[in-house]
Amino acid sequence: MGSTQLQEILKPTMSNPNSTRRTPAQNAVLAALQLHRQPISAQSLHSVMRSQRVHEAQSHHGIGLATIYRSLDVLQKLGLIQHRVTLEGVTLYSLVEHDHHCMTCLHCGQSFPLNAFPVMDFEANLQESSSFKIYYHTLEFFGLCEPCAHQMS
Amino acid sequence: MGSTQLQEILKPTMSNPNSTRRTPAQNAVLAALQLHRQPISAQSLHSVMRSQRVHEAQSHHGIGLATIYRSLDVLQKLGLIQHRVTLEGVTLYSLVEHDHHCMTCLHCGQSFPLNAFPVMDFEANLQESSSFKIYYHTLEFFGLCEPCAHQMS
DNA sequence: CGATAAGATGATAATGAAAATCATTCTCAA
DNA sequence: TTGAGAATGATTTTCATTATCATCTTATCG
Repeated sequence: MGSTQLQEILKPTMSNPNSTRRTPAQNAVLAALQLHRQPISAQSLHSVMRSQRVHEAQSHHGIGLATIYRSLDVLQKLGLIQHRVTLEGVTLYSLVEHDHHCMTCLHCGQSFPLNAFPVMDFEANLQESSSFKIYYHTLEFFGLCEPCAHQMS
Repeated sequence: MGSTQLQEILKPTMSNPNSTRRTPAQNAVLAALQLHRQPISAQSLHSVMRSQRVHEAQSHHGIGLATIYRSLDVLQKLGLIQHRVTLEGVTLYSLVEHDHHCMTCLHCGQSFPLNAFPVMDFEANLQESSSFKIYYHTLEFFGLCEPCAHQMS
């Protein structure tokens, strides 16, 4: 393929995870995620960053929601953050943490963290036996938590 | 169980996964999922069921989209079907199949099925050591497929 | 058998998270 | 400095999912 065509396929920096330079917004989002220390939605992150002024470098007006979505996308493709989707369809982002799984109740929607679960070994195996470049994985168990199970018996 | 009072306490059938009786719509949805043999979205299932007239019992007009969503919800809470959310935010449903995992490319969004992966043993352990009633789990690896990884190097 | 109440269904409108758009601002090489 | 390309913020648009509501089914009791 020609270089021009390649340029068209390889989107500009924002869409190109290979760019080593990260934008201020991306760094701010990453910092905010580090501070928060638990999975959070883009919208919540927006509120948090606005109130905490994490993005002060960017002068007066706070960071825009769209920029947060864009930054999360880039950071995810860089392998720095991971995601999970709640039963309500909201995507939660967090720093890549290996073997950090959870159980989610199909009735009340609550998620309960799980103790370490050795998927990493398999992931390493998988990494070798396939040409897939693995950044992270999600392991989630679905069912009923005790209160909900009891409630409907 | 089945006393009048208990019936009042327990939510109506549609909301009560414990009701042994399933509605025609729920059975139709289950049958359609069996036929399709691969994860499918509610909307696609709607098209398929309308064209295939799987739901003929319900006279002239085909099954409604809302009913499909409702049925999927009930079947999921019954532990009969499982779900997974694509990167585009579309929920895919399929019959509960144990240890049926996949790798998803963060760049092109394609999902590649994985060979069996022994999570079941852990699930059994977990089931015993906790009061959580586990119906199914999802294990998904995220990263870059070979073409995408190569394309952006 | 009706009568009746409760639940299920289908069509449609409403919701809301995420993506697209676009005008403006920033970056940085020339 | 300057200008092209990239990033950003405000806003609009999209679209999967949910809520609403009138109608249709089903079950139970007289």
